[in-house]
Amino acid sequence: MNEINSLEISIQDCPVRGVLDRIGDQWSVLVLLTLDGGTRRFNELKRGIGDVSQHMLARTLKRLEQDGLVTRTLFPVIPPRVDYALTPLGRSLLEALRPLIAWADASHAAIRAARLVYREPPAA
Amino acid sequence: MNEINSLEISIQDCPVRGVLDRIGDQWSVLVLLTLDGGTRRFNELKRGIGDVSQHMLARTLKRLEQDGLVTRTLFPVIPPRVDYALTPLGRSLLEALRPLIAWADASHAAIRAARLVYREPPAA
DNA sequence: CCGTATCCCAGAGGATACTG
DNA sequence: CAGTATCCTCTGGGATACGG
Repeated sequence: MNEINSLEISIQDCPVRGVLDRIGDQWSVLVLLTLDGGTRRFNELKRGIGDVSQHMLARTLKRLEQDGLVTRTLFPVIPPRVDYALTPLGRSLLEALRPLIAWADASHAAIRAARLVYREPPAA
Repeated sequence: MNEINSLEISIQDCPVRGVLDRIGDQWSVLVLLTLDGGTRRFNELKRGIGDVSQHMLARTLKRLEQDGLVTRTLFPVIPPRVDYALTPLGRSLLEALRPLIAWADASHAAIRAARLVYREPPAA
């Protein structure tokens, strides 16, 4: 593969793409952040995140579980109770995410400003 | 807003969502990584990334430019020549991304393993 | 060479209804 | 309470063709 940049990883097949596929969606990171506060039940997550549909929350949680980032604990009681929590792997991802979160917090104003400055070609 | 976790930022309106919207797509991070090697022309980026369509590369670059993360320099010559480079803001984002990249590099095997272990309910 | 326009498909994501 | 099923829309993304 060609040496197009100074990184050690190959850009063609690098695992970054797979990981971005996971955290790139709208909800995974929010779920991880919420679970950082400790174990949460399904509806606690839903209320905590606020504007996620149960549809997407369920799908997101299932994928995170499949990827070994969160655990799902089902209590066979009625009404059912399900607890979600971070695995060590999930926690480590969250830690790797923190600089990005900090950057977002610090730079969203700059991005907003850049968009305002940007002049689009005047649409007809 | 409710205190659902230990982070300082509010999860409801936090800038993380906007930033993930940008870097969550399939190409932005790859472009930033490639530009880490220095100024690149359009087709250099295309060849460097490999399997991106010009359609998406053009769209991705435009968004990155709008957001103030890369600069676009057009040389009014024939054939046209356009140089792309990271802005300081873009470079800072890339730096904030490195822990995540490192995590991806270190953990993709663990994720793959987790998927194999995961037992789906036997489909009918 | 550097794009844009168009057409097409797959998947994200919401709304609603239903079930154990 | 904790989901699944269904239907819908919108956007990411590829392929191809065309324009400056």
